[in-house]
Amino acid sequence: MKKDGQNPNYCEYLANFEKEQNKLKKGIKLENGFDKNKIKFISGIDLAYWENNNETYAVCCIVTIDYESHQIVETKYLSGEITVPYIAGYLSFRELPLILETYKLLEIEPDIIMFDGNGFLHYRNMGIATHASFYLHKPTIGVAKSYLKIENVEYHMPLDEDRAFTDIIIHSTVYGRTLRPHKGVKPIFISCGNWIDIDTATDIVLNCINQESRQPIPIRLADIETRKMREVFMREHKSL
DNA sequence: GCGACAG
DNA sequence: ATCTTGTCGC
Repeated sequence: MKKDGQNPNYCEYLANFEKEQNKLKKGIKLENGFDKNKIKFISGIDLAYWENNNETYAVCCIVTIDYESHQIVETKYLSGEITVPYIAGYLSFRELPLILETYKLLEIEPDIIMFDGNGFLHYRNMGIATHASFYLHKPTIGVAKSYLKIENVEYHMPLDEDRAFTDIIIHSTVYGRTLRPHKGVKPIFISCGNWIDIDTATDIVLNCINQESRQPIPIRLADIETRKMREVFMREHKSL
């Protein structure tokens, strides 16, 4: 597949995904589909990319931690070629194929999954966290490091204090929430993936925040692991 | 044509 | 996402 997005098959591909998104959108439930007091394990997912012979590769890492102790209980990874380019609004089409394959490797079943990207806070309310939930059958939360502007609506900056937040309301609907993990750091952008409400999603993100990083621990650990594995794979590609 | 743009 | 050095601060 060409990377310039001019391939007609590629356009058809995106058109089909739009239909799929619209179908799936009907299944989104912004209410809890689980007992939030019985969360035992939570997983974070992230990818790292590199180029080789003019082709794009990535490694996906899924790190699962104990919800209370924050100790890592499992780490899995898988690498593969990435053929879909990044287009704002279509992140899941680029990353989901590898994520779903990596998820099959898990031996410990998480109770909830966090994604590096949005869920309901999306042009079609179907960001990667929501989209993935329909394949993983687990409650999901989207946590982005920057804002994806919807319908030209800006967000309200939270106060510069620990745990300050503001709701992101678009057309009278709560699309998501800004959250400043600590005073002096930029806010992160939380949104429901599926089968969870925004207050619970915020609680869970806050439970996973420590002084080390702006991102929740599961995503932070997956990010670290993914960069580590990329080094390994790049070395292998070179020696072959 | 120009700006915006999760990762 | 990725390319990249030093540097200011807790």
